[in-house]
Amino acid sequence: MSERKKDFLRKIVEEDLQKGKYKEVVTRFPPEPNGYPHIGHAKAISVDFGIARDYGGRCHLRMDDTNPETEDPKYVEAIKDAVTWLGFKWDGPVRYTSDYFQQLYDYAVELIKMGKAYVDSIDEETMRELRGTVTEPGRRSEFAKRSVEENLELFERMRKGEFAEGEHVLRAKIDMASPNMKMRDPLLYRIRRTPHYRTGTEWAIYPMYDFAHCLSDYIEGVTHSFCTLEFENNRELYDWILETLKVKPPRPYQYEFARLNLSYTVMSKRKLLELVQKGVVSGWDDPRMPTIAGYRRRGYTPESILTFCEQIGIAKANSVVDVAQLEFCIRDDLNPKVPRVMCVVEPLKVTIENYEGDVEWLDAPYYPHDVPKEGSRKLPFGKYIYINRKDFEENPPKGYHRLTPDQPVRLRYAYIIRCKEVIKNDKGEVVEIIAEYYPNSKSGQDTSGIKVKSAIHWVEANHAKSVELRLYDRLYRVEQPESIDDINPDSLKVVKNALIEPAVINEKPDERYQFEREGYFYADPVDYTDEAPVFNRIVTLKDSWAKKQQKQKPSPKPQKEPAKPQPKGDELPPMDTAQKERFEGYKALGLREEIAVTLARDEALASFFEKAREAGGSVETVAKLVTNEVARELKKEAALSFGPEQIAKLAELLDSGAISTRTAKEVFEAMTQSGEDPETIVEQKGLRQISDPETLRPIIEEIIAQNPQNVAKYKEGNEKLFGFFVGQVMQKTQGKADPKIANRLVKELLKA
RNA sequence: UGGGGUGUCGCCAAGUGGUAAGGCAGCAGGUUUUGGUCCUGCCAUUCGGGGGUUCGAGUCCCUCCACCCCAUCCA
Repeated sequence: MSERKKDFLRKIVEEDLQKGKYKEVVTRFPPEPNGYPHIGHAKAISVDFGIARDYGGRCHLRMDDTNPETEDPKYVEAIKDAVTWLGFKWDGPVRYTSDYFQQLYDYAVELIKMGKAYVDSIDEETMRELRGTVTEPGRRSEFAKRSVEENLELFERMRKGEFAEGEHVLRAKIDMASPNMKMRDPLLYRIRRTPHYRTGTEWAIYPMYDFAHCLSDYIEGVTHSFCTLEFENNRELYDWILETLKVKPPRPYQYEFARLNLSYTVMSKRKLLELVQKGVVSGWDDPRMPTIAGYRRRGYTPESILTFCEQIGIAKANSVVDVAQLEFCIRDDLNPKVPRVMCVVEPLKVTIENYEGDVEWLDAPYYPHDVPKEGSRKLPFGKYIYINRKDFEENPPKGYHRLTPDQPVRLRYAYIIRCKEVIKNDKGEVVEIIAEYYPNSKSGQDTSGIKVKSAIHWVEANHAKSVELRLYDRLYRVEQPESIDDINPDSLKVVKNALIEPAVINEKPDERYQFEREGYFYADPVDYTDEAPVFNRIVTLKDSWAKKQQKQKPSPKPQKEPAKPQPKGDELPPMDTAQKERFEGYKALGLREEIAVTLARDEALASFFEKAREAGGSVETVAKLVTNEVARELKKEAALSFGPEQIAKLAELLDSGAISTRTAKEVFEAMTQSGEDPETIVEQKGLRQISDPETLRPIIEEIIAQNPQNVAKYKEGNEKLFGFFVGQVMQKTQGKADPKIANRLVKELLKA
């Protein structure tokens, strides 16, 4: 397990393991085989498989195939491929919810026998009406009154296929008025006459997600069932089913985390499907698609996607991760791994006038000085070469480091050249450069003494191979694309005749390369042939020059909207008469307004306060304890383990100066746990306040002696450190130091 | 609107009453035969807003605001 800060799911797992709730952690990745997995699934895979791996547990791969209308074996293959490609191994065989249909059916029968499920026979529309809305309760269908026997018989006949689709459904009998819509007698089974891709026509009924999922988890011995946020409402049902069936423990629990969203990307199955169907992309594995197959074909490595998933973390806030983070991960992964070669994307011919004789073969390493890998190739150099069109400028902008009529440049691994003449066509476009090279400037043995601003890449004309380049860019032009209108029209540029050095084709040292100064490229696994090589651009290199150029131009930066003024929030809804009466009473008692309001508005709080007040302690202290501490406990569902008298006693302890406010919180905490009297807790734990400066002084001196840097920083004016020192004193005294005295002393001693 | 969630830097994200982690992006310098990499430095007096409790609050209390999810016989 790495040192990385643990996410909240791992904390839960760790705690459960520690408490002995489970002997071993079992998770599952449960996709429905109705579409191609995308990078959002990669995150889920990384969570499900990663957590199991980190805690020595197992992760199952389960096809959640309860809807015969949308599922297909080709998707199960795609899912298996994706998991395997990412480097994970599922425990045991691939599992299928459809394997549990019989067990699930038996559970349903059990529910019916318990009177907790019934066959409903109303039509869909009526059912919707009866369900009510989020604000209005629903009403139970008249069929809910059916006897257990009738339900059993009907359900059996449903299974046998004696009814048409929609004629009957099986529903749980829970609560039609539940504020959670998922609990309003949810469907458990529906009739479907479509053959299932695995069970064929064996079943005429199919379980719904909520019924099948929790039980499948249970059947498999899953301990932690991780899913995305939109299932939070379903958790209550998940628990209800397992609890109602009284399954033998241990049983699984569901936890939710936020799904992945990426900027400049769509993730929904529907929108992805639309891209494919409308031919916006070439298929599910189009390198611009956020599918695993797409990234894979683009040339992304599994490692890069996994580190990405680790980097973005696991939390519960809906968020959109910047696609730049993913791009960083692939660059970072490839940089130390892949060979550098030269490829000219937009060739511009250069004739080196003073170069005589045949082609010369130079030695060129495949890896730069900072990559500790061995390997090199022979690189032809001759009179005729090509450079990239963008590496020559007749009228260069300021800061341009490449070839110009007055600026020489180094040809990487070769010689320095100088421009002698620019040849143009009738349209005025540069078509060729006549140059001159310096024979004594050969790379590695340069004695010319010429200083150049940069080195550019090039290829020798007669040995270069023509290749096809597919330059991919973001599929969408807006950060949060909505529709197909947001497509980036330049997401793919095909360059038919780029020129590449021969070793890449002849030697094939790798399948991924860095084309120097151009980007990372991948030999397309589908279309590449020796006769017609095709490379996909995985990602560009970072380009600080281009960035600088762009900033020169007046970029119409989208103005950030000015912070919307928030209502002051100091106006509360009006109090009713009872509240008002209490409020006035409390104010008369001398309580400050804010506290009086809080107390007055909450009846439970108010009655607790009044009882405590009668039992003792100063009104003010009691009121503060009740508003700030008791309020928290009252919010919890569990009954209070302490009464008003104890709060009164706590207040007295505080009033008399026997304990500090900090200690009071600790005592209160102990009271909520044990329900003991505050005095008992104070005595048992020895929590009486230390107010004697002479007891505190040596402690503070020690702290000061132990933290010379912080003392220095404090003296330099870092006032925040003051809190640090007081904190140390409080910690060393287990919170018993009188903070006011500690403060005074710290200030005093720090000055010395 | 009833219920369930979430708000910490431009984007992610730690943080559980005691000096606001880290990554990406950005900025500035250095190294460099890739305008890449690498290195160094900078980048939240403040945690959605307002109050309160406390010696001390991103963390506790009250309250307001914003956003997401739930009314498929989908998962």
